[in-house]
Amino acid sequence: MQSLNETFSALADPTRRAILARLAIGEATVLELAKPFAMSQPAISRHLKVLEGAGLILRRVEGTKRPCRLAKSGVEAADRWLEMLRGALEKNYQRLDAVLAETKPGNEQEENR
Amino acid sequence: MQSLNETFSALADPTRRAILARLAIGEATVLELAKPFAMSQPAISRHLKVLEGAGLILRRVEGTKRPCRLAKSGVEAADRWLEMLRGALEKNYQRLDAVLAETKPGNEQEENR
DNA sequence: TCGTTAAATAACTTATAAGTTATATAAGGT
DNA sequence: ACCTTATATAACTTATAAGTTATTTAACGA
Repeated sequence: MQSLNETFSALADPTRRAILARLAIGEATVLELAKPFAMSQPAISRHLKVLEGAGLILRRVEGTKRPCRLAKSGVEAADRWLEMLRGALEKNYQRLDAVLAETKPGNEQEENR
Repeated sequence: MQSLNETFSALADPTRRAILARLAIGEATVLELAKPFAMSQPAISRHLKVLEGAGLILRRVEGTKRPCRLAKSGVEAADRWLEMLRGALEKNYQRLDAVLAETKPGNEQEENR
C-alpha cells in the first residue's frame, strides 16, 4: 500500500500528470511516453518508477517492452482523502447556511472560496 | 487561480495534511495549529502560506490573530483533475468487461489494481 | 553469436523544500 | 508609552528531487 505522500507528490509534477493523461487514452510503452517530451529516456523511466510507487500506474513485461497503464489504487487513495475535505467543506457550508437563514434571511454570499 | 502543481504538492506533505484535517473540524489560529507539532512556529507559518497559495485554506484578520479555515478552490481543482483519471479507469474497465463477456463468460478478474 | 532495440541503473549537478534560530512587525492591554 | 502576544520574515543549513550523460541489462531477429 503506497502512501499519500508518494501519491500526492507524484501528482504534483506536470510531466507525470501529462504521462497519466496520455495513459488515460490507453496503454503505452516507455519510449512512446517519452516521445512528446523534450526529456531523456532515463528521466521518463524515473517518472514512471515514481508513478508506479505511488500506485498510479501498472507495468507488464512484453518482450523487451514495458507497457504501462493506469492503476486504480493511487487514484482511489487520493480520492478517499480529498473526500474528507469535501465533507468538511460541505458541513461548514451547511452551518453557515443555517446561521444566515436565521439572522439575515436572503443574504447568500459566496463563502470558502 | 492556483496551479495543480501547487495544490498537489501542498497535499503531499504530512504536516500540511494534518493541518487540513484539523481545519476540517473548524477554524483555528496559527498557534493553535502549531501546538500538536514538534515544530517551530515559523515552520507552521510557512506551511500555511503554502496551503493558502494552493487554494486549500483562507485566512482572515482578527486583531493580532489570523484564523484559518478550509477553502474550496484547491480541493475542487484537485478533484476535477482526478475525475479525469477516474473516468479513464472506468472506461478501461468497461472495455475489459466487454472483452471478458465475449470470450470467456464468467471469468471476472480484479484488474487495474 | 552478433547487432539492435527497449528500458533500467549509476554517477553526477543543480534547484528547491523544509527545517532551524534570530529578528521584525503589529495589535492589545495596562 | 510600554510590555506582551500573535504572526511574519530573514538568513542559513541540509536533504531531496529532477534533470543530465554514460553505461548496463535483456530480449529479439538475422
